[in-house]
Amino acid sequence: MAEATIRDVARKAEVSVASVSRALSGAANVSAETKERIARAVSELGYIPHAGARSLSHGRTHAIGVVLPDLHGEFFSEIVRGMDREASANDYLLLLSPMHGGGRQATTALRAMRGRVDGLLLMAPHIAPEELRGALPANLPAVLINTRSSVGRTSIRLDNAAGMRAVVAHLLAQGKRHFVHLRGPAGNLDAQERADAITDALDAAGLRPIFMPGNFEESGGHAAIRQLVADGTRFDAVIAANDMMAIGALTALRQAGVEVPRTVAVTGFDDVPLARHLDLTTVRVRIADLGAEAIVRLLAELGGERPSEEQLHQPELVVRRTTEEPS
Amino acid sequence: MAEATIRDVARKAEVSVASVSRALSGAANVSAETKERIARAVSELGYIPHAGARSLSHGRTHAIGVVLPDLHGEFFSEIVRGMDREASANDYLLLLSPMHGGGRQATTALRAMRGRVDGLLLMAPHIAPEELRGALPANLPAVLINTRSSVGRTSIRLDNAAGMRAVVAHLLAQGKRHFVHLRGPAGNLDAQERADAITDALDAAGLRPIFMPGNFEESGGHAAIRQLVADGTRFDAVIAANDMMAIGALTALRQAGVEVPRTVAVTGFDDVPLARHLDLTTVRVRIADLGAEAIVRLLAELGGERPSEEQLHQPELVVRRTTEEPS
DNA sequence: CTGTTAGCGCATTCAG
DNA sequence: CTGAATGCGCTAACAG
Repeated sequence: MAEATIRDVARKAEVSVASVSRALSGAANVSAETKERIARAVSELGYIPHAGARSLSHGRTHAIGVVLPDLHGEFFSEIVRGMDREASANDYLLLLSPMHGGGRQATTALRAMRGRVDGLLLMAPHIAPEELRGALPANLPAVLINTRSSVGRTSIRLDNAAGMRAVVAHLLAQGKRHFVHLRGPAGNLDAQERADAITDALDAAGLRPIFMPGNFEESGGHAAIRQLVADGTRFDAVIAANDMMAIGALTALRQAGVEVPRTVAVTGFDDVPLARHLDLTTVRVRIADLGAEAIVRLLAELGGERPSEEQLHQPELVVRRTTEEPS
Repeated sequence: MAEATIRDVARKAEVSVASVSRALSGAANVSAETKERIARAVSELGYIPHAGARSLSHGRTHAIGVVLPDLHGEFFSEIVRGMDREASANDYLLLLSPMHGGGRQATTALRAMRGRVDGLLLMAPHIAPEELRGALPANLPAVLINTRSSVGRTSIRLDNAAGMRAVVAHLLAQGKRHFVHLRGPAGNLDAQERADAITDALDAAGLRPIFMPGNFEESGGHAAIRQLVADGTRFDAVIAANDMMAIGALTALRQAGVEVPRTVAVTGFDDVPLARHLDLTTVRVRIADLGAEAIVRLLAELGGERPSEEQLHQPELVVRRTTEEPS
């Protein structure tokens, strides 16, 4: 048999559907006895309201669409966890639509959300602003995360510059003067901002770093450092664009017999669990909080607030043994 | 202005809504010219079909509900990734509803899915079968993952016993004879099965392990081993119920100056990325594949197949340095 | 307090 | 090939 509908309940309780709807919506004006009869009918029929129909009529879905690019494990689960924490605390469900490709995929993913969600969370560090503007449904509140341009929407970005400034200041305080920066992949916004911040901060101290290309992966960091060592290049600090490259660098330095941090200090970015285990100095990004913040902003807009300007999420320097001798 | 509806498109193209619907549904019978006019109207209005309304009418949502308990990062992202891979390949969206609590929360989470999804993926290693049966909408196809009882639904389970049997056999082959097992949380199905399998496998060898309570967390493994060492208990192998506890155990052993694996061997379960870095012998669970398998089963049921019996997902022993000296 | 009715946006008969 | 009408399940006026 098909699932019971509100009409079945009404019939069984011998009242109108309107009364059932009211009774179930909680507080309206329904006599105690009617309420009682309805409750009994509901439980006898095992009635469960049809959320889809309710949305169509009510105009609200109580769901939030989340469109994410392919993220490596750590980041993905953390940000979704933060979003969920905040969303379910407010009785919202999360509709996930990871996009596996570039522009066209994003458009498809966004279109599929029409009529299913009240608002959108979009993370797209690699999509051009024009494409974004075209793909975003005009009437749908949306919060952008780490996106190149806010195209008039609320957006939350990681403050990469602040993080790297803290790293540079810390290393300078340790007496380091010859810097190497292991870059993230070309075209990646975070990577670009991190590199720029390092350049600026060192420039202020009258220094210039050596730049090595990288890819956010362990192997890239390892290869870069091995090459520098083989070339006999002199340096006393390695600032990697993320933790995984820093870890690769540590391995390469250890294999070369270089003392860390005395001869060469090493820093990462992200604070993945591995970083703590390896005692890597890094910049901690509270990813889950970032996700939660995005939900909070979105809910505020759903509640009627105006989209706010760009917001920066502050990371935090975590000093460990790859830059500072234990005392 | 509100979003354009199918009626706006019909008006602009000077045809009926039925024709628009047909034209958009792809292949039906529509003249080329009509199709052309509709296409133009659609793009001029920026019309996007309303998925919610379509679902209500069509009776299919093209979405799959995913109800998961609170999972630690690694596991969560991996299983969702696998599910997404398979789901989006078949044009299904994932509606996430993590449940943060026990029975009542699960019921709520499941009820919220009514009318929003075509099928359900439910992972609930800690919920009693009776509660489950009551909470699951009768007409909704569902695949259960690591659940205590299949209550007549398709279910996929991890073959914990096979994994632990492989661990025990390996350790016995290394000459180990005095076993400690760091258990998972009480009431957790996986934890129970792992403990039972160890007991059985050792029993066959005429041995009995020491059981220590645990919680699947690093701190628990650390505390347990520290206590054993403090008590002067003798043992030469630690089988942790998961990787994180094994990692805690490793730390405790190192702090106590115990040689691994010569004096004490250590094994985990899961093969989280950290395990590889720490060279931990463990049982690899291909979590993403497990999630993908669940989707495949569910899609088959949505396609009309009968629910299949219980299916076991095989994990795989990965031997590393915490049980075997490098040669 | 309660029942009737009209949509929400779309797919789908059934006639033309 | 096309249009008018009906209903998916529910909520929200509007009358009683």
